[in-house]
Amino acid sequence: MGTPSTLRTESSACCRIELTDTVEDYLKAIFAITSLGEPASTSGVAARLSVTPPSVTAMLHRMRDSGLVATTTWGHVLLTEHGAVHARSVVRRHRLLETFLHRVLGVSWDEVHEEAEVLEHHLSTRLENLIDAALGFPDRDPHGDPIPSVRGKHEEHGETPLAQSGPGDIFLVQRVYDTDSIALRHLAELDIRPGVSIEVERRPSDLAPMWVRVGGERCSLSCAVVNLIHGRIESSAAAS
Amino acid sequence: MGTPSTLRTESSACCRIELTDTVEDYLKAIFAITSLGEPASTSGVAARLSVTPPSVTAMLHRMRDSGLVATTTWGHVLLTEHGAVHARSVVRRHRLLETFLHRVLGVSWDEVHEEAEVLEHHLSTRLENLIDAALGFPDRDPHGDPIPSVRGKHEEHGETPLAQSGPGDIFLVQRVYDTDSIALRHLAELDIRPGVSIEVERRPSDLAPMWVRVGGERCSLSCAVVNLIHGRIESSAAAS
DNA sequence: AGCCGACATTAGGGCGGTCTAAATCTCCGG
DNA sequence: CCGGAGATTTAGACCGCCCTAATGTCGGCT
Repeated sequence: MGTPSTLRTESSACCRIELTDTVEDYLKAIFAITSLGEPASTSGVAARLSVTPPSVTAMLHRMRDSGLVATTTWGHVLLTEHGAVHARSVVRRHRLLETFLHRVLGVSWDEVHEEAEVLEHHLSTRLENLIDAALGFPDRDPHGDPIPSVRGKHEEHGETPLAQSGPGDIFLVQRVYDTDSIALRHLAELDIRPGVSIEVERRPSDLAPMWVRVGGERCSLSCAVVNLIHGRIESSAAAS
Repeated sequence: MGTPSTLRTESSACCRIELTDTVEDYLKAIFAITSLGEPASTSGVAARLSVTPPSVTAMLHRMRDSGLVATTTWGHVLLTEHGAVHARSVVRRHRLLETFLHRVLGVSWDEVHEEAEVLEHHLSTRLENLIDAALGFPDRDPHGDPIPSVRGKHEEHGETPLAQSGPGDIFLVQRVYDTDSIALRHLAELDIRPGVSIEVERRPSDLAPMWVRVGGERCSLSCAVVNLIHGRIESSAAAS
């Protein structure tokens, strides 16, 4: 911490700010929020990082001064290209680590995230590349999240949510958001993970859960869980 | 970093101080210095950590207040049992990581140290155990340094230095201190590593290097390099 | 015995990051 | 058009860790 890891080779040396763990966390948070299109608000970043808004304001100031972030409307920011490059780098390290820990050490699906969360800040470029190669240059992590390539374009959200499918649809799971560890453990027990197909029986409503069939088993999915699941509708039964 | 990694399970909860990365570094430094018998001096710790003596004084104060360290003579400290437990834990994580990175990822001998140096502070107990098991519970790292067990006694220095051997001796290398990355790379090229035997031709003097044979090749070793090599004299030729 | 050099400590300041409390700004609805 | 709710920012403080400069303390040497 104090000393920033000198093992990472940063191409652009033009920034005054240290790329501390904290800055990387802010970068990642803003990346996640803005990847849905909207600029990030102070309070949004604060909530995601569990800090108070004044802390965010102060940090955003420094990040703006060093060109990582640009303010748009009042209290809202977007990543600059420079900031986005670094943000993608953090996300790449995070997802490579998740894949590595899962495949090599057998860390379970729902535990992998919190481990990667702390290691991502301390992975040297050397280890990053070694891990990438050892895994055969994967393009998705265990949750199906796309792993940004070291250089080049990156598409964060391409899948359609499970909630958009209707009864009779065959839905191919491609991605399960790892924001909720408990839900993830639940889904692991149900064998719902990227690559499996599920058959929709009933859409979720405000009152009732969604019902699906997966691997012959019939099960219900709470709304919170359904929203984590994204993928592609393989065959649609609904003609309406 | 700010937030200390909550993933590590600390048995003794009786300490007021946070076990930050920095504290772990101090612990490790004091452990290394005092493992040779002598208490650690302020300036000694300062030199090892590349920090100024006043910083060490301040930190030692806090560490003493939280029972990690006890002051003996003027400006000298020893680890308490409590502190030693934590120190061994850090060393254990460091050496497990070195072994893991070397064996699994193929990180070279001389590079493994600096990688472990930063990761050691962020390895959860869960990953520590997983790595330990994946490696088959090793008891030495790639340099031959003993890996402290999770509980139980630990002997840090048992080997005799190469410098103590005389002409004609067959010396079994058991350990090569990893304090000097350049020397380590040099030794790797010479195929001198734990497990290999070398034959001593001439002792080092103030002026001349040591001469040894290893794998049929005859080579010279500078004094700085010789001091890193420790092991056991297999057969002694010197009757004097 | 006394002095001097080496070492340790105090004093005081800085930076990164966090917080609370108070002030300010924006935007929307009446 | 103005006021109030809600979000943002400023103000001020704290902690961890580092630094430099000045001061204290020890032991050895003359």
